[in-house]
Amino acid sequence: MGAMPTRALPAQTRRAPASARGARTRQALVEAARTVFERDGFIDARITDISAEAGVAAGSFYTYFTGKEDVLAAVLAEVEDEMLHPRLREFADRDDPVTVIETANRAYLEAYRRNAKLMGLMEEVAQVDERFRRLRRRRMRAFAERNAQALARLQEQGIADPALDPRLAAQALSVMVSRMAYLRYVDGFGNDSTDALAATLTRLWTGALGIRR
Amino acid sequence: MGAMPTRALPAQTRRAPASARGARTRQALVEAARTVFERDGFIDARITDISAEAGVAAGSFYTYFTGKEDVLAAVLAEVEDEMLHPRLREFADRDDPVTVIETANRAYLEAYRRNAKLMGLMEEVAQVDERFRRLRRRRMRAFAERNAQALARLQEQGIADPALDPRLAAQALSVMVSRMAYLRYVDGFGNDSTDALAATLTRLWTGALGIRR
Amino acid sequence: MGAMPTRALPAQTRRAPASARGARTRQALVEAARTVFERDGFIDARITDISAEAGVAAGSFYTYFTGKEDVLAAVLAEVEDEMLHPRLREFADRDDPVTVIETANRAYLEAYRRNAKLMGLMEEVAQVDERFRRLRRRRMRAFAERNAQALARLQEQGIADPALDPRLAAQALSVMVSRMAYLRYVDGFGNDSTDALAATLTRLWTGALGIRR
Amino acid sequence: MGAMPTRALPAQTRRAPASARGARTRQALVEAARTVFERDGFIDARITDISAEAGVAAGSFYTYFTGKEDVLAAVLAEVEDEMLHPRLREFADRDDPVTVIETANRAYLEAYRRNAKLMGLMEEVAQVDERFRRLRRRRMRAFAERNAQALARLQEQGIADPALDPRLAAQALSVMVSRMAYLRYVDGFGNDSTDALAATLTRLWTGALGIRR
DNA sequence: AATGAATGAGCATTCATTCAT
DNA sequence: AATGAATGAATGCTCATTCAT
Repeated sequence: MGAMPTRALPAQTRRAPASARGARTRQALVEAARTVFERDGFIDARITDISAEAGVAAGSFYTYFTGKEDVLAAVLAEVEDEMLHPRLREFADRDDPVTVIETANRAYLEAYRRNAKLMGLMEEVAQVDERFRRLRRRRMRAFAERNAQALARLQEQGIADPALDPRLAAQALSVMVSRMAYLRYVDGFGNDSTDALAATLTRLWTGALGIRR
Repeated sequence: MGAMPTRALPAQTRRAPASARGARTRQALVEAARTVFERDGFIDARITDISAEAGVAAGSFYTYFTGKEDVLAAVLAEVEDEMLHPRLREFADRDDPVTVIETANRAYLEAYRRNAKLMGLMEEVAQVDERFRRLRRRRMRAFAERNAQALARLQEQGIADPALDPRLAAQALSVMVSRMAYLRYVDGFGNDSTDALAATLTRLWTGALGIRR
Repeated sequence: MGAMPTRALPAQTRRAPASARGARTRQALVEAARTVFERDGFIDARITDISAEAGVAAGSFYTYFTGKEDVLAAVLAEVEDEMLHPRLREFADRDDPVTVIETANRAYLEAYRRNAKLMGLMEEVAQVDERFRRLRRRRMRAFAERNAQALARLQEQGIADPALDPRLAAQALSVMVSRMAYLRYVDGFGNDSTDALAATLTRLWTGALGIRR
Repeated sequence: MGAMPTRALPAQTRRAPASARGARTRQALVEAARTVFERDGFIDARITDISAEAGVAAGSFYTYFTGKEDVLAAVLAEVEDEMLHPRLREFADRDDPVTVIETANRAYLEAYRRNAKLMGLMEEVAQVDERFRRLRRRRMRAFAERNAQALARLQEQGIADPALDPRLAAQALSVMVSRMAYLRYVDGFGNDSTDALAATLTRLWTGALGIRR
């Protein structure tokens, strides 16, 4: 399966640093930006705070980035592999579908929890910037299509409810998991354990798909 | 069913207008605020735009409201009944659970679609203001508890999967519907018809709950 | 003859103040702007200096003007009547054309000298801002046309050289006077007296037009 | 007639390049500067644009020049012969003064037209930098003195109006031509042909000087 | 109650110039 | 000689909020 092929944001950006020193400065800025974003959120983060946190002059920021959105894109690019949607792995006929689903859901919840700050940041910025909204849509579409294929396969095998629209069903169930993760780990809603969440969500998935246990 | 029990936001607010003229001005401001919020979003809306839209002087705004959040609370209070979560009505033993669920989901999707601007506003503002985030949590909890009770009853009757945590399951399924509605009607994701959405979501609900058809 | 009909600059501007207090503040800003512009020139003038000179808060500037160009337009509007190009008054057949020309030239030189700072400002800003360049062209055209008519009349009367293109000739002679005034009073070129300048320029005009003395 | 006696600007400048490579880089910068100045004007031209246009690193600029004024001086030095004022050539008693004047005016207008960008640059920069203002004054003085001598000679010969102050008259008439050229070719005022301009200006010159045709 | 003028904090961004490699 | 990264000063403009009429 490997890493998700999400391309970089089509963000206008500066050219890559030509020297090692430049690469170091750029990196320092990306790390500082992550710190500041996680601490203050996207809207309240000031460019000067990022520069200060990175220990460079205010103007140096613009040597590498065109603005806040641009660094954010760089920050997100760095953690792209962890920014998952719940995704079923390919499974062979002999695999137990319930286990596959459970594994995917649990992995997703745990990744979300680990990167909660960043995931919240994504939601915040998607609310505010069309470019990131587009990115979110693109990612979701990619995941939904993948899961739709897995679901279609289960239907062909007579394992899943054939009456379901595989695309819509896959999307809805993905969204259920990701939104629950958001509410639990970002919004602070409820205090259920990741285990409890994973168990319930998996049971809902399998039931929803009509998979017999 | 009756009115939703969500109390008004504990927003600091000015006293109610004493005169009829004052009442009219206040009302004009609330309506203007809704117009401006729906047009520009919460963050980009400026108090002066609201005053201008209402046809009053800038300063008059503060006679009635303490700030942007305060008017927004007033706007939301006016349309409170339209701000729904998917909710199962009480149902008697003779009712068909599938029909009850389908009706609730369809009604919710349609209400969401009708009030898409406002629902998007809620999401935007929840992202930005803790007080509205709290409001959102409170509402969700109320709905989830209601639906949890309905679900528990279905379990008692042997209709729904007894292995499910009724509270978590109710929350997850509600969240699935409301997030799908947000993506479809606010974010512009996909182009599925409300019928298709309602059908798929209902099928997922019933399957997830283990209700036999 | 009366005031020149030069319309206001098509500059985007704020609405006029509604109260007497507002009118006073606006006026203070216009006067402060003139002071600052004459002292520092257009490019080096800072909005905050103008606000400070007027004794108002920085932000108040924007209650009345949209920017530096906008105040400058207001400053220039106030002194519009003094901002002349050399212009022949209407004259009857019995008037001595030489005297008419001499009077116009002298008046122009004196007005230019009096408003030298402002005239220099005009040249500076025309160099920098297309809107003012347009204004300068428009004014010049208006003056040239007027003088061209006077010249054509002299030609009809057999007083002026009939071989001259009245429009081009009028423009060239006007330009000669105004540029000499600029060099003398703004640029500091030479140290000839206004009398000497007026005498020479008039002699050149009359000779150029072929008027017999 | 020979080269114009205007010395180079007393601009502070770096030493001449020692190596052939250095000479090439310097030359590339001068040419790039001319390109950028003609394209963007003096004020809007950025040093980094000049370096980029020359294909060298930003810092290399300072190996050869101290700043923008300094390169500009180098650019102007390269085209010094083209930066003319209207100037009468020496003429013998047998020459027709009208022809001499006409030739000078036409040559000037054509040179101005050819170098309009550069002439406009000179005006722009004179508005902004005292050093170039001084240069402009010095040139004008040199030309006016030359023409004053020619005029005085015509007066001695009984050809030109003896009542004119030769210096002021020469200056005024030169200024008339050069300003008309500026307005026509830089500012875009009017659309008269160079022929028409030359004809009118010459007629005005000869009339102004009282030369019989 | 309404008016509308005044306040003033707050921050992004550019670009000439330097200087270590 | 050339490179190119780092510096950092400098200022325009918005808009929520107050308060004198």
